[in-house]
Amino acid sequence: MDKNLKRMATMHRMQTKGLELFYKKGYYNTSIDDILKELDLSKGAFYYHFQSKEDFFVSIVQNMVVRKVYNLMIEPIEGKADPVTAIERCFENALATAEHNELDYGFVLGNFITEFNGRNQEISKYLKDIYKVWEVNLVTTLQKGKTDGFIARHVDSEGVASFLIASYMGIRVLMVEGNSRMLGYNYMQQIKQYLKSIAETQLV
Amino acid sequence: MDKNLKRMATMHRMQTKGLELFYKKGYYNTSIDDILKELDLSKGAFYYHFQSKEDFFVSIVQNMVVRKVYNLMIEPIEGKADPVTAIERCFENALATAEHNELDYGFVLGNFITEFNGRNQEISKYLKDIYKVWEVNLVTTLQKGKTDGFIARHVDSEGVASFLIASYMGIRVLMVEGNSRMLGYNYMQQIKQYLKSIAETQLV
DNA sequence: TGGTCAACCGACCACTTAGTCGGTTTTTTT
DNA sequence: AAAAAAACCGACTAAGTGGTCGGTTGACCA
Repeated sequence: MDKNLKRMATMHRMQTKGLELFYKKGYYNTSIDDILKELDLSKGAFYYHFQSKEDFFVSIVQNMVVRKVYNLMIEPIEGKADPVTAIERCFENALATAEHNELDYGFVLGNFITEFNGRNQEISKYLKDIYKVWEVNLVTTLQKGKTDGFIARHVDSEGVASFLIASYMGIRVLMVEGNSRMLGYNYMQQIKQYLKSIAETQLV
Repeated sequence: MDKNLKRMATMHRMQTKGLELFYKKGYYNTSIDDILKELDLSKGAFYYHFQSKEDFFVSIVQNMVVRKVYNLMIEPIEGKADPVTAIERCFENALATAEHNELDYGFVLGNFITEFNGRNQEISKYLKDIYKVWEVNLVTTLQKGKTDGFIARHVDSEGVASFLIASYMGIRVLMVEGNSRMLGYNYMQQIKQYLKSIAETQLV
């Protein structure tokens, strides 16, 4: 326990800086040395803790990226009674976080999925798994929303879930370096309208 | 005119192969040599025609990427009387093309925007410009749709336009290597539902 | 005090990268 | 056919790249 403290601390420092730079510059465009330089650590330290650059990245995905997505996108919705309100609030909050971050490079998970799509099957799998967890959670919440009378019966929960995720990923791409404030606001208006159309009360 | 024929032919061969590989593997993960190897051309030939890798990529964006987006996403909608039907058909066709392409790496424009976001301002600008042309065209068509009685007056055309683009970009990311058939189908169902909600006939 | 070992160092290796340049081939012009 | 211009070749450079490895440090224990 106590013994592993230093080990964990260093690994965590590397992972944090690694995620920062991979997110900022992309995986293939970020070298191990880039990361180590900013931490005043050496190659030896890196390869003492991680087997390879890929192994390092996987560890980041499985620890930090998972947590980020979970905290920001899944937890705020999971099991909530009224899915419509929960999703609205969650997305609104997520976009606001992105807007207020002056250095925004897009949605972490979305960026990585794009970068590895068709280029690295193994890493793609880990990333897609996170997406799937998110999707399943959304579907479950939406289904529960049906039985609780918040969502119309005819709604295809899986369709709605992937549509929501896709639209969010897309808007986060466009929000970088644009007038993200306006884009985010407009996006939320449309999402609200869309969500209305799947809500129980507005059944045709 | 005639003089430039060989020049144009070689440049075009390079650009075509360049776009193919940049799209497949990403810009930073594709070397000039990768491209030249497949064309049986040399470094000399490349730097005779292009100033740098970046200059080369910009020329690809301004010629081929622009045209791709225009042909597939803008032209089929531009100026059409009924925007709702036009957008539906256009997106359906675009997704079908993606599905039937066994080697799909996502939406070309979306991938590049993601890769260069926050990494290369100049290139980002050229990519964003294409997005803007697309957006403006959508807005114009939607506005015309209002006066022609296809779109409800209260609709925010700009919001709808960026929402449509964002959702399309997002779903194209998810469709890679997944069960893209199902995803695409589900996506279209949701888009149709959403479009219904902005159509004139269904005004609340 | 001396030994042990996890944690870390940094020179080094084989390889790839974008870009250069003197020279050769091919095509066009005269 | 000769000269001129355009197109192309490929060895080379300098700066990285991921990864290795023999060696050092310093905390901890006996």
